[in-house]
Amino acid sequence: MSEQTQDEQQQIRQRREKLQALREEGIAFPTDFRRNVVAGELLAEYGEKSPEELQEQPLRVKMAGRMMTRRVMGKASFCHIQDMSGRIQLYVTRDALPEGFYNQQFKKWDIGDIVGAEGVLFKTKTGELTIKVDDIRLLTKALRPLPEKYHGIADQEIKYRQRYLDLIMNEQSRKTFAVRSRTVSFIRRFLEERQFIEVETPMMQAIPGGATARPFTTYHNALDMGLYLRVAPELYLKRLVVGGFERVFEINRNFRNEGLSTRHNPEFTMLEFYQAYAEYQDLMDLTEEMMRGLAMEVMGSTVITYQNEQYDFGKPFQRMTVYESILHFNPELQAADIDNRESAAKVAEKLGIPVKESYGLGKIQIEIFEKTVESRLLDPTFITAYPVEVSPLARRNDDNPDVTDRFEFFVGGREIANGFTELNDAEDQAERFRRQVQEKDAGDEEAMHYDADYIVALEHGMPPTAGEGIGIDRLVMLFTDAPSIRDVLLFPHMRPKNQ
RNA sequence: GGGUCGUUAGCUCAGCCGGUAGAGCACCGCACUUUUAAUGCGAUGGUCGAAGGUUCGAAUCCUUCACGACCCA
Repeated sequence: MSEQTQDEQQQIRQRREKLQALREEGIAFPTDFRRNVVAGELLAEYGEKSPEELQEQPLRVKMAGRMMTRRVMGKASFCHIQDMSGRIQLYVTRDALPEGFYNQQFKKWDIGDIVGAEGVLFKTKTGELTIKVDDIRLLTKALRPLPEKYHGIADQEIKYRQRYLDLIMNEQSRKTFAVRSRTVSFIRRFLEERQFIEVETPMMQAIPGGATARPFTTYHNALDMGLYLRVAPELYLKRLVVGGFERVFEINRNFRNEGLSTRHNPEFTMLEFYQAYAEYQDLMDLTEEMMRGLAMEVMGSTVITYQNEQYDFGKPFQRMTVYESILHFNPELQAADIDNRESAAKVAEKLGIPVKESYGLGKIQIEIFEKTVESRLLDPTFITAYPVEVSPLARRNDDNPDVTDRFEFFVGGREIANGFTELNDAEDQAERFRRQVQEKDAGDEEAMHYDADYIVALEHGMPPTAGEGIGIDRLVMLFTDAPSIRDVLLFPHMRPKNQ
């Protein structure tokens, strides 16, 4: 960014000279301008009015925004200014402004400058709602030119690295982040209406827990100790359930030390919520209701389109177990093929999955599931009965001790949510942690630590509870038809530019 | 980590078989009081992502690197 071509320097230099002139006149960065309306309101309220109606009841307005286009035709000009709600056209004429202002000030302004204007609404002969300006001021001089007006930003990198340019230039991008805001806001309201309270738990943790993932590490100088950035808030939220907060949620960032991809950013936003005196089936029902309400709220319909495929959140969501789904999507397999470790390992190897010595039947089944089923779960679907082996925090099923009372929720072949009846048996939990530590010792960097403090909490008694996590970024991708997670993160993590 | 494609003016892009850099828009100047990518005329603007190599000669061919996009693991 520090390096500039001569031409850019020339354009910037010209603008700096104009700014210098403004400084000398003492009008460089005024702050006293107040608007009384935004573009979107005017367009909504007066966009359909006839020219005569506007003429009969002239409306004076004060607006401010960034000058996005400009067409100078001698003694009259048109320009569009853009504010957070939209764009409106200004009609600026020499004779409506103080003597000399049009030529000596207005015509020297540039696209990208922030202006404040006052005038009367009218319609041009092409029918566009426009402000006939009789007072206009430059509020902020822009020193750098905007991207090309017609093509906009084609370079993805600039979109992500200089998001403000993307937001200035790209309506679609502004909409995406508005949808994101409405999504989070809806979820918050949805949970609050159901007596959940929002909490914040530590981002920096001495023992990272709640998910199998590689954590980031950092260091606390005063305490002289290493800390981890959290991979999940789960264990803290459940401590709160022990404490009597029977319905809690947190919407906040998690950090996982993994690669970058169209589906992964090292920091991402998760909703986690916990409800005492509930089981995982209750949360599946709640999730259906939430997804349906959310689709109506942000899309105005239960049918959404993602990457040219339609998904209907209106119909009851499908439900099947991991085991059933493997057989369903692999019709050539018999139950016996995935019933025991030996034959399941053969199936996995045939699929090109490297089977490690340490893998039990459950882990092998999940590998087969991820390889052959996940991407084909297009319509909203709950998959249930995850093996204990891959579910260290979930309650064991009463009828089948090899699986847990857990579900994941898929749409468009992507995992959106993960929930389960919580393991509130402190002794079983301690055993599961020990198993994770063994795997960590065997070289699995994603395996969990033994969290003795959490075990003590459970030993005080946690009511029967169900909990769930929903990936906000992936959810927003779905609702904004975004192919990459970077499209729904204002400032996605990017490799630093080599300079 | 592997593969494919990309990186040329502020922006969007051309540039063939290797012969020394182009367009549109933006910017600058002139004209223009209802335009919509305004229009007309004129001018300015380049270390062709970086570093090596081949060659009389490289934006173009080769190698390595950086960054990005997509696909795969």
